[in-house]
Amino acid sequence: MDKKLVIIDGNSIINRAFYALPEMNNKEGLKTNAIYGFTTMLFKIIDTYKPTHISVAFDRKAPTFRHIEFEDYKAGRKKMPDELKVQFEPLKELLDRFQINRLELDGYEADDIIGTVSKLGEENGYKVYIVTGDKDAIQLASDKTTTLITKKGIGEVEEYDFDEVIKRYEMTPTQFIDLKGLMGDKSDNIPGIPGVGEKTGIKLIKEYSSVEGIIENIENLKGSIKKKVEENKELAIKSKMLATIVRDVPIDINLDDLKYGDFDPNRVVEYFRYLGFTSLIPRVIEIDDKEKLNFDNENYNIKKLEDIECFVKEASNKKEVLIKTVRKEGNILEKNILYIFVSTDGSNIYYIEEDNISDLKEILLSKEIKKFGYNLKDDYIALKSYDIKLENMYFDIAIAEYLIDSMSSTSYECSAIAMKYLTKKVKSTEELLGKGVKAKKYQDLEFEELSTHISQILSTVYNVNSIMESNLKEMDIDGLFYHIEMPLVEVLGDMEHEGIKVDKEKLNELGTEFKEIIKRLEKEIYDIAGEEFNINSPKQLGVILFEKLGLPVVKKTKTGYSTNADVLEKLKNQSPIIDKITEYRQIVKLNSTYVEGLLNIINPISNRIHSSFNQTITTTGRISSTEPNLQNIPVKLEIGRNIRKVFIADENCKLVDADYSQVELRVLAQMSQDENMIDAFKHNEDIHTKTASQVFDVDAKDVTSELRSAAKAINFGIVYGKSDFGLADDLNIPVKQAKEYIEGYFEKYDKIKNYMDQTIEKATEDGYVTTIFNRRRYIPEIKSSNFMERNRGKRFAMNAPIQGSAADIIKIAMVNVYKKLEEKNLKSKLILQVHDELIVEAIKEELDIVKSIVKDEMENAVLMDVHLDVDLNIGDSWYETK
DNA sequence: TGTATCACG
DNA sequence: ACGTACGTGATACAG
Repeated sequence: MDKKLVIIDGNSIINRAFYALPEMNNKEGLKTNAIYGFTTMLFKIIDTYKPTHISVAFDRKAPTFRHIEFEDYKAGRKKMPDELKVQFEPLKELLDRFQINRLELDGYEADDIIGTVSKLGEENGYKVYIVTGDKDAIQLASDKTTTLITKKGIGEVEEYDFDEVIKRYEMTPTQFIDLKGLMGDKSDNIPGIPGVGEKTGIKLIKEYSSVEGIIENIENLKGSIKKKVEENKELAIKSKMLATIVRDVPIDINLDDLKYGDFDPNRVVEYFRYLGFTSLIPRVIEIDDKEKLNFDNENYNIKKLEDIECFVKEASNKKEVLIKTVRKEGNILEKNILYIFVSTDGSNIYYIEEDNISDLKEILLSKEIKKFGYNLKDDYIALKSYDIKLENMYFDIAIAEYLIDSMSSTSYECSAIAMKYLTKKVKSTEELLGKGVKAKKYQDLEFEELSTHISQILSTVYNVNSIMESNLKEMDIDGLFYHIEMPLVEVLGDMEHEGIKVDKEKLNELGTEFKEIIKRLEKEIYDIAGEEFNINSPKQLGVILFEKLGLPVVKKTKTGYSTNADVLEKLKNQSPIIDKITEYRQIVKLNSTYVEGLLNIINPISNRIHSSFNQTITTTGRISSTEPNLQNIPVKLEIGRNIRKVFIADENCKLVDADYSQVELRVLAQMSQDENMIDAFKHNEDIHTKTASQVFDVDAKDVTSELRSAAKAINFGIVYGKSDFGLADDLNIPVKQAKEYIEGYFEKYDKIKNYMDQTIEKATEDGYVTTIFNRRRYIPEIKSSNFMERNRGKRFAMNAPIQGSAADIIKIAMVNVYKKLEEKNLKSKLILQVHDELIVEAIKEELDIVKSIVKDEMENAVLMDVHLDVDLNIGDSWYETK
């Protein structure tokens, strides 16, 4: 086999990669973008050139002979950013794990090592490739050596061998050195001959072939060029010397040591995991043994479930079953299951078709048999349409992964889980079904493909759950998982299935009303503007406001003028158009998002709205709601609040709305153990008034509403880690004064200050913060060398435990309310959660007991020094429950 | 598809 | 000196 040697300029490529790629972090906050870029580049080179030998050369910190010869060499270079500096050692570690040779030598640059190794390679019959971002290396090109220069970041390379250099530059590779001797190099601070640039340089070299040749023929030169050369010939010779890559560095190299390919992929994969490069894992396995990646079809077999009795017996004995339902696209209330796949061992996979679902009832309904799965809430809801309640949902790998590694914002797709834990390739939903408008549906797939995919999911569930369980225990979040998150699956499933009743006519009426207002405002705005335009387009609106009407530009966005509510607020006295636009925006929002949006999504079967509640989205532990989002229904402004009139209780029912009072501040008081704040809550004082009286040093009875709302802003600001600047902006006061307020606050609530400091310290040390139930949020930003990033990290650190603990608490309350309602055989249902608020649709006869259950379970969800306080409101519509 | 905007806790 | 409050989701526009 032909011997091929690739020599990489480590410094050059890592630099290119660093500037070409956006920021990346691993879980611990280590910057990884340059390492990632380098690695992908390395793979690309390996794929394209198939080298038998590889070496990576690095610069050393020590000054080189060039610095000694010429003190200004590379002077004025920008210092390497810390974000890049920290990536060198991990990269070297990675190369070592690849068993890729590394070379570096005091007193020489990577270039010189490359020159030396390439020469050695040529002499020993290798085809040599040099990989760098530095065009200087073109001087090393020859018929045996190809120089690959990165272009367009690091995505592509340009190939230069001897012929190519001649063709493109009409000079030999070595003449490149002479050219640089003449024209110098700004980036290395090589002077060259002042006044000689590329054009003159090339002309001279074409004629006299080298710097020395030019100097010898100095008499034949003319005019200013002659003068320049005469005056600077030493400089030219010195510059040429600086530009010449040394090819006989005193380094002991045995080319056999550069052999590539003999490495342990497991060690590389392990390090990829540490770096967070899960997507690169298949590349390594591919090099080693591609087969390993695929689920071996012989490892499982798929059969139609015939001997039900036998399977039921086995599941009952094991008390465990893996389950995954596959359903058609369609109304969530309809029966639309295509198949249910089940297994007890992860390898014998059985499926059952819709008609025979009831055969599985004994297993599904069993509270003894633990259900293991992936996105179990989907299975639960699918089965609900058949009036089958999936009992004992015990382990959902998506939820487990959400708790274990909430960093991987890349959702908790089974494909990612399989790759991370098992190094197995499972198709992602996108790979299976495609994306966009052309996406297939489950019912479109061949059974073969579908069943293979589902089997792989079940196999993954089977093989990862024990690893995950030990991770959960290690992190001390097994309690959170088994007692809060898993029981919540059923609660959310029920909420989704129940939905909330909507008064469609009322919604239409509101729509008509809004549309009339919009029409009127539109006309008035056009009148003032003097022309018609699209008010909804920030771009067009910007032109009208700031160019046509000449209003002052307050703020700019990436793309143009900012026209957001803050900006309009500042402009409102300057033109009557502003208030109209503000109002127009409001009504348009109400109409399109809430009226039209909700109308589109009312379920025709139930005439109710069935929002999805997602348990694995937020970084803090909150639940999120989609299609529609019922957690942002207007309430603050009266006009928007009207939307709540359409959310109504079913006949014979009332809505019971229970919300925690100041739950986040209570959590803060609890976590910080600040006596002052705990005391305020213990005595049921108005916390904002108390804060006002303390910070502004007035008697509680003298706290004006202005002072109270200032204190309220401070209280909330503290929870988010707000700065004096932000507070000043909010309260319209000087920054200095805001600063005094915050300082005053921390003086009065000194334990809170303590707590914040400690939390930040812990986050910096551990890389994460935790809630009272040990829910973890990783904060890589806190180690950033970028001031702004780091400060953001600090704010996350301060906020996440508070928001997250509040989320933990209401989740517990939900589970307990649900259990109580079930226990007492009540028909009233929990139907909504809005972060600190629960809504139960209560049967009128059950109203009193429901009220007491909700209040009780919410207030006693967690025992704290600071008691939790719940406000209850009853109404026929959500609007009335205020 | 990304950006701007705005609704909620 | 930096730039400035946490967490979400839906809609409309524009390239």
